[in-house]
Amino acid sequence: MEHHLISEKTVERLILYRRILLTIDPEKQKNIVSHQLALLTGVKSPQVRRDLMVIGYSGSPARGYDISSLIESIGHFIDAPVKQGIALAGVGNIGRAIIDYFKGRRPKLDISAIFDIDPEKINRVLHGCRCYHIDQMEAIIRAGKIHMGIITVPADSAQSVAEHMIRAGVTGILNYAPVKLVHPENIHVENRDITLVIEKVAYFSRQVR
Amino acid sequence: MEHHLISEKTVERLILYRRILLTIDPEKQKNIVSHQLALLTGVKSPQVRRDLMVIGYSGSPARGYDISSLIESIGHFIDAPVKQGIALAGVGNIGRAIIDYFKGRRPKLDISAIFDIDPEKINRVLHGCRCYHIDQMEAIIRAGKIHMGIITVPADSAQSVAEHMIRAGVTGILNYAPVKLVHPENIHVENRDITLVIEKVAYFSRQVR
DNA sequence: GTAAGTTTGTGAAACATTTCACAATAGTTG
DNA sequence: CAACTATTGTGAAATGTTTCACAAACTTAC
Repeated sequence: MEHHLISEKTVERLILYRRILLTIDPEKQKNIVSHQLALLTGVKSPQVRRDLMVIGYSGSPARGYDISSLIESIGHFIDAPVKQGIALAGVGNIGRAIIDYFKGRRPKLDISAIFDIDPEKINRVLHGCRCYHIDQMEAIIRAGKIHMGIITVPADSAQSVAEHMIRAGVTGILNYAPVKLVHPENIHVENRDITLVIEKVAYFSRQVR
Repeated sequence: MEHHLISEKTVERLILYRRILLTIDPEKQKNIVSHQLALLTGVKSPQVRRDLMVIGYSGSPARGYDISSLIESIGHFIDAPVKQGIALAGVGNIGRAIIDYFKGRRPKLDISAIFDIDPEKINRVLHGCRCYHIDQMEAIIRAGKIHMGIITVPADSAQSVAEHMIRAGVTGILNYAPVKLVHPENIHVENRDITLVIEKVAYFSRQVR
């Protein structure tokens, strides 16, 4: 399998498709047609068919897609072959919320190391994760062969944390700090600035009326 | 001003431009050229110029844009004319994190009412917001002329909460619950599923190497 | 006051993504 | 087993977004 030119949007939708498919009771329904999956996920049906085409999954005319094998095919494409560790830096409100929320949701992904600078937190187990001082981060990420990091530290330390992560081998960063991280272009950075998205929705809530 | 056809991406970038501009010390620097703003925000300079063109802001050749008037112009475009209230439903980890994080960040936006079903929380002031029972939500949203809602309740109640919000007059929803909300198409819904974005970044962290 | 050096604003090109529309195909019915 | 129905897979069209490239315009320096 030599995929590479798959767009971010397609990846997002594939993840969404799987999430919806997993909520369907396999006793009750074995197959699904593109139109129904489209309805459940809020996309158009040709889009669904195209996305599945991209991962080389084929359905059957007049019967649609086999749910369980489709889930498996998406997993083949999206999931790590072995369990993948994630490092999280910044055990404040947002960090804690993410740790708590994510714990156990995806079998192949695990927030396996968390970091902070608060002596109160260090060496304690918080929400099921042992918290280390951020000075140890590079070593621990390297030792754990971790390739993804989540940044939930304050804005002024985000860049430095990102640089440490990247130096230690991280290639994908999910950034909640309200700063534009500068980084090599082969590093995937996803920004989830909360203030920004609130402003955006506030704007559009006034446009529609 | 009769803008309407302005894309989501452009709105996001305008908000980003403003945030970056606000971090510049007005004593030190009065003007900025598209190239520099582009560098600070991680977009290309023609994109910056196009975005500013969309809101009808003009710079000066050879000197670029006047920072303070640009901030003001973006504000004209993006901000509510008067302070806009926001309702938040679901005072769990994520809800609390958002309330705490957002408090006081934007002068024209305020999380003015929060809702839950836990008797422990109701009628108490949490993070500076009075918490009400979700049964009162519709009345309070209506009375407060609130048009934006944030949903941080568990997946199984998200749809029902959304419907109540919409019935009460909400036209923009920021949804953190891992479900596709069904809604009239004139309602702006922004999904911020945490599990989904973690899976996405994990995927791309493995593609780049 | 004019020539040189930047930068803006924007039409047009390039690129990306979505949607259409329909041939091919599998299932179902009488 | 043939006719009918419904669905997939996918070229091609449509739409949306970004980038190029350059004329027009302002500033500065001499």
